[in-house]
Amino acid sequence: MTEPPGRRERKKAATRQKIADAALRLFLERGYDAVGIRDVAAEADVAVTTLFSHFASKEALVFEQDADFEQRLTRAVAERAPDEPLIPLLKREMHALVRHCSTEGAAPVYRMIDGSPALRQYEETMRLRHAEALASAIAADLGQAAATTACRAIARFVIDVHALAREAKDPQAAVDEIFEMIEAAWEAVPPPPRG
Amino acid sequence: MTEPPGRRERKKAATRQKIADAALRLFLERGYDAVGIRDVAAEADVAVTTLFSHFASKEALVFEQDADFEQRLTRAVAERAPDEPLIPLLKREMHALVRHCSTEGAAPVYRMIDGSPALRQYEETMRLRHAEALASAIAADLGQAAATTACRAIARFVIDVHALAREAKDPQAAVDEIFEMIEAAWEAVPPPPRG
DNA sequence: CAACGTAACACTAACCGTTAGGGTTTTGGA
DNA sequence: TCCAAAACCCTAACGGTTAGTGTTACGTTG
Repeated sequence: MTEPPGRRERKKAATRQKIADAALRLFLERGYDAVGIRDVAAEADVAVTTLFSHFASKEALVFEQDADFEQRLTRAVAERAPDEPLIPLLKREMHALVRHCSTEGAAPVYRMIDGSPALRQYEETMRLRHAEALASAIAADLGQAAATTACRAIARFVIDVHALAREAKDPQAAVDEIFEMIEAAWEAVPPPPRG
Repeated sequence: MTEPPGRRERKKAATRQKIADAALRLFLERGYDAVGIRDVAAEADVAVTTLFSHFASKEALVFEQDADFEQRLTRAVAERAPDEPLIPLLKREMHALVRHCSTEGAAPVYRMIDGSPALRQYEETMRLRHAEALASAIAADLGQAAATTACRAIARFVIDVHALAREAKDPQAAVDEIFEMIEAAWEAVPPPPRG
């Protein structure tokens, strides 16, 4: 008793996890393209419609946790201390993100993603959404009502770092290198960026 | 002149054009989602399999001409005069590209694209390919064997301009603004960018 | 110029992701 | 206790895409 989440929500979360686990297992075992939605549903012992009530698409099964990891960026901006400069903060978060991708058991997953055009496409679309969210967060941080072109540009550049760094020989060094460029770009914004 | 290709190739090109025309007509008439591949094939009076031998996907029908317009960027870099600075050249090409999208009868098409998630996603993926090609062209232009991280970053930033400018109130001004940032980023690249 | 190889196209039938429609069980609360 | 909603199941279909198998028209070569 006294469980903040009720039994219903726990069961729902369990079902979702069961599906995600089954999917990842099958994908890594036989390859993403060789596994059908019906296979995943059968392995998780749920109906296909149930699967799609938890995940919006086949690709979403792969990016289960990754999604909220990139939300860290926008949250970090929203909650930043007033004396913390914006760009170094973003750089620090991006370092953490890239490190998370390189280490852990994440390697096979990213090899799978790189091997499937559908997954690459989905990943990029997801990043676009994150870039928009980040642009709004930056704009709000600067006291702007809506994201200006400069904000949106910087947000895109920052999000691009993830993809660029992942494909570099030394990802961490790549993050530093690209942020040198971003810092310069940010300081070149015509209207004063630090109002 | 310009008729070295035999009858067979002309017929093939005609078929391709017939399909593209039929598709665009139906899409603008009834909306992209409301028109099926089978409708397009019927309207063009070809088999569905024939349609897919000319176009890789339903989305590709929409971006028929747009694809090679962005190729202009890489070609401009490859053929640039030795005294022409790189970034202003890219800026000029980007201006032309954005102008082309704003004017002409392109407005309804872009409204259609903005209205369909599938088309937006396809467009972004197409841009990624262009960014890779542009990165290679820039690297070659600098005498590098393969595209470095800085080259790939600049290429992405440049390609991003298209999407950012299209959604700005004043697209041409947005191009100028973002290129201010890109110029600064380019000059901040650690190893000397201009040999 | 006659015959052959092949490129372009057609037809059918299916695969696969995704959704609609309609029903059953489980859960939380009145 | 009983109800409304949530979560789930099943079936059937839709729409993009592809495989398999022919058929026709072109270009080439003996």
